[in-house]
Parts: sequence; structure tokens; C-alpha cells
Amino acid sequence: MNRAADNQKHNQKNRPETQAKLVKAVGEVLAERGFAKLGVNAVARQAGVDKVLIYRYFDDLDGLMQAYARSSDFWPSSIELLGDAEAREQLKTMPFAKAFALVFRRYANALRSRPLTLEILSWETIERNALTIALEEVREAAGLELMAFLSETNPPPADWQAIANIFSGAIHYLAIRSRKITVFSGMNIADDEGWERLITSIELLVDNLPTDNPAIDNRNKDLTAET
Amino acid sequence: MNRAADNQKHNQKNRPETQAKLVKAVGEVLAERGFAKLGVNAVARQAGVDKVLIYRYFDDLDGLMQAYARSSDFWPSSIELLGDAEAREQLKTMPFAKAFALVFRRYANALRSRPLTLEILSWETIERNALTIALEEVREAAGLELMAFLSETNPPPADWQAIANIFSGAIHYLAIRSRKITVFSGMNIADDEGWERLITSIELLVDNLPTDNPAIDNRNKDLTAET
DNA sequence: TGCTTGTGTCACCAATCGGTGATATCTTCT
DNA sequence: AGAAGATATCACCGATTGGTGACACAAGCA
Repeated sequence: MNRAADNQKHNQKNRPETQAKLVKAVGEVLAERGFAKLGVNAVARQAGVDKVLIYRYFDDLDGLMQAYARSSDFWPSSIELLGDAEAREQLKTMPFAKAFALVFRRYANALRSRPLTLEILSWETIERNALTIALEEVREAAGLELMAFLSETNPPPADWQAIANIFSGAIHYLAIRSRKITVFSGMNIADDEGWERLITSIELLVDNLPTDNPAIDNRNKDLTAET
Repeated sequence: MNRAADNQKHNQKNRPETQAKLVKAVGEVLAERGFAKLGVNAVARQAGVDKVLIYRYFDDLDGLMQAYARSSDFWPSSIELLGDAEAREQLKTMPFAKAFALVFRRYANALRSRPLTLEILSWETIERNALTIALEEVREAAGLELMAFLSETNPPPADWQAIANIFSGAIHYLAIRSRKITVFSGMNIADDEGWERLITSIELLVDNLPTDNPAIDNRNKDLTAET
């Protein structure tokens, strides 16, 4: 065994490993102390490494945040929201309101189960930095892809871009707020029951839009779906 | 003219005036530098006064923020959203969807025209402090009052608490985001045109809910309203 | 063996933060 | 006029921040 391999085991001089420690520490600081406390000192301390290495390996904290952005899947993939090719075909055969509500149900679940994404999403409202910009870009691309898919599923005539933004805006906001408060305007937003009411209401609203073809009017269909 | 009145003019030793300067400075720092930069040093500097007076007159920054909360109308009154008693009666005679959309249109305008409210609303997602808690309370009370009024206006059967929270959540989120970005999921949220699309879509969604009494079904009414 | 290069630690810097004690100055009352 | 109390300023504290230069050590090559 040569010395290089030996040192690798003992976590001594090993640049890639140190870089990985720093990238990982970004996520840990975000999770434990939040974006407001994310700084070179906190990250270096969390990684157990000197802060000067942040400047050497990533130029500055922005560079390190960009590396973290590339390392993590903090946004749901289209697979997670729409499923694979087969599942997408199945979605298209469903009544529009059901498919629409199902996608937004998955969207809400995806965000609510990603505390780090909620932290970044929340910090987006305060400041634009390397990490929030990275999130903006992937979200913008995903949003357009989602809109493109939904437009293939025989939607009734309406401003679907505006409607989708209303629902995703509401989901973003209520998911973010549910980290700090449990009740919003008298309604519980911290448990699954409250979110079931929200998703059900989205489906109700969409389900009752008039279609251009009355034969495929989906009104009064049952509202059960996956949970 | 006695010395007290003379000194008041020259802004020398005058406790109420100094307190007012500090309270005012809170709003100015929020507007110019944001919540993240709000601290005793910044406020005192902005007020042109020594920071020790914050502790003397308000205990600490929290106390000063509470005083600021009492001084400012950073939330729309029920008059602004619903109008006076006469206007409310008129609202009740309108088709439900129109009244509902009109209230939310005013709500969106009220928030979008209050940059300081948006700043606090945005910081609510990060931290709970004296100011955000004050905003929570007034918002919670206003939300319940709004729900109480809407329930008097013959709404079709639905989970109106959930629906109202979806729309107000969306308005909060998109209003906050429009301070940092102009486009959300391909749609402009920074100008009045984009918001017109949002409000119109809200009215469309609500307008098509089935009523329990078909005689007052509002479907296919025209969608024009005040701007 | 020596030399260079890569890797990491340490000590320090100026700036800013929240917070406090000592002191100066103004106001008011006697 | 002079004492007493309210009002405001100033100088300082320890802690923390982002950032940098000097140095120690290990790896690999000549």
C-alpha cells in the first residue's frame, strides 16, 4: 500500500475529499442553522476544515454554493411529478381535472418533503445569490416543461399559465409558512389533513371549468386520488 | 416664547420627538436596506441618534419594533377591502364570484402597493420576531373577518377556507417574488397586465363552481370589474 | 537526498455587531 | 442663581464576521 492510499483512508491530505466535505457542510448548515447563518466561518467549522480552503478551492462562498447546487437534487424531477413515459400516457387518458390535481398533489408532496428546498425557496424572497439563482433556473425550466405537458392533455379553454402559477404560488407559500406557523387564516397547514383540503379544493376548482366540448365535461366526477 | 418650545423647534432634548425619530427610522431602514440589515446600529444611525436611546426608551430592538408595528398601517383595513357599510351591502347583492374576485383584487392591490408590508411578509418566512408576530396577529384577525363576511354572501358549497387560503397564499407569494424577479414560470408578475390575468383567472375558477340553487348559478356572467 | 508542488493550519486583520458605564448638556423647579 | 433630574453623546467592551499572509507538512520527482 502506497502512502497516497494510506492518507486517503486517514482523511489527511486529500483535495477531492476536502471539497466534498465543504459541499456537504453547506447542506448541513442550511438544515441546522438556516440561510441567514450561512457563511464561510460556519461552513468551515461544520466541515472541520479551515475556511481559507473555501477561497482556494471555490474562489468564494458563491462558488461553493454553486458546487452545492450541482450536487443536490433540490427540485423534483419531471419523473417525480409526471412519472415515466408509460405513466404519462396514462395521465393523458384521465379527466383533465384529475390529472391536473394529481400533478399538483405530487408537487406539494415533493416540496413539503424537502426541507432544504423550502429553506432556499424561502430565502429566494430575501436575496438573489448563487444558490437561489440556481434554483430559479431549474424551477423555471421545470415549470415550462410542466406547462408543455399539461397543454397536451385536452385542457378546457382558460389561461392555464396564470392558473398553474396561482396554484404553484399557493403551494410554495403555504409550504414555506408551514415551517414557522401551524395555522394560516384559521386553517391548519402543518399536517396532511390540511393539505388534503387544499388539494381537494384545487381539484374542485379545476373540475368545474366549462369545457369547449360538453361531451367530455368532467363535472361531478368523484374526487378520490392517490394520497 | 419659553425655552421648551424653542428647543422643540431646534430638535434638541425632546424625548417624544426622539422616540418618533427612532420609530420612523425603523421603516426607513426596512425600506432602504431590508430586514436582514435591521439592527440597533443601523436604526440609530438612520435616526441620527445614539443607539443607547433604543434601550432606554424601548428596552431593546424588539420593543422598538413593537412600537413601529403600532404606528404603521401595514395591513389593509376591512374598509379598504370591503368598503363601508353601504358598500358591503352592495357587495352582497353581487353574484358571488364577482364579489369574491373583487375582494381579492383589492387584496392584491393593497399588498402590492405596500413595499414595507411585502418586506415584513417576506421576512415572516425566515424568522419570527416582534414585528412579524405583530403582522401575523393582525393578518389572522383580518383573515377571519374576511371569511365571516364572505360566508354571508351566498357562496356555493365548497371548502371556502381552503379556497381563500389558496388564493391569498398565491397573492402573497407572487407579490413577494415580484420584488426580485419579473418572470415566474414564463409569466410576467411585475406589471399590472400579469396581475390582471391572475385576478381574472381567480374569478373564472370561482365563477364556475356549481351552486346548490341552480336559479342563482352565476356561470357565464361577464368578467369585467374595477381595476 | 534535496527540491518543488500541493495541501492544510494558524494567527492575524479591519469592520461590524449588540450592549453598557461614564460623562456632558439641557430643562425645570426652587 | 443654583440644585436636581431628564436627555443625549461618547468611548469602550467582547464576540463575530469576511478575508489574507505566513508557515508547516506531506507527496512525488530529480
